[in-house]
Amino acid sequence: MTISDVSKKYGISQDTLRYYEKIGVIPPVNRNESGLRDYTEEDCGWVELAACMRSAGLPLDALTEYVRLSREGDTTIPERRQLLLEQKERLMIQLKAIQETLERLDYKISRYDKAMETGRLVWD
Amino acid sequence: MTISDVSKKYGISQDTLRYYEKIGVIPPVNRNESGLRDYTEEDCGWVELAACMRSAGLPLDALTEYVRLSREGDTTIPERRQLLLEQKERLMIQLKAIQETLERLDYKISRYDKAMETGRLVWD
DNA sequence: ATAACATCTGGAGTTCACTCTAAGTCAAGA
DNA sequence: TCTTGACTTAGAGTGAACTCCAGATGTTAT
Repeated sequence: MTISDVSKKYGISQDTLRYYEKIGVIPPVNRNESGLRDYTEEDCGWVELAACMRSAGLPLDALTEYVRLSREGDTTIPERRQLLLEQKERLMIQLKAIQETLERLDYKISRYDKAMETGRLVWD
Repeated sequence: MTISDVSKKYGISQDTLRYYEKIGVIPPVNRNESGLRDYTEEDCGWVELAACMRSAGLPLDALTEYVRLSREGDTTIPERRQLLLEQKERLMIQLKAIQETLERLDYKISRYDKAMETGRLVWD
């Protein structure tokens, strides 16, 4: 797969794909005879993982570290597990913040719905 | 309340409080005779709102716009309602991304738990 | 009165995550 | 063969959200 294909498939710009590879968010991508990137299934798997994790807001350095450890072999399994646990913790906190804010937005919106009828908003 | 008190109460640095006021994320704060900020209950309410919305990841310009509209009076009620609806949409999308990523992390962690026993990880 | 500390402003600096640019290489079609 | 278009690199630029700094002013304790 060319970089253009992968870019379209995962909705990540070509610049960003090259950037992710450069800083190690994904491992080095397979190249064809003339040095152009030719993404294997495995390369795509890493891109897909990065896309998923980034969509949830995981920082690039956590992903870079995970890839670095993965490439070091089975001895880093405990470290990788720990890294995933820490990121899970962070996401659970973020999830809670979003849920609370959504409840608050719903409440405010319901008051705005009422205000749309009366033309005035009480104790904002 | 002094800026130091508000900073501690909401876990926002003094620099950030001044920055939020400068760019309009919160309305101008009450001052004492010598020009120092003296946050009223209402000022604190705006700080608390900003803290909540920022914790969920709302962008500063959305908050600034909301404050600007609020200060313009009841004629902006429909616009403010629309702004809140848009931000709610964004948060629901983000919520979904986080939930999906959490499920994926749980799955990966469970495989790492198994790998901790055997010392090796199968199809990562 | 003086020292020590808090707050003020304007503006510069930092971090993160891209995003763009320039200059070069390569492959395919007219 | 020439041109067009996709790809390459290194490195500069951008936008968001802070964060820090310098120099001035204000407040509190001894």
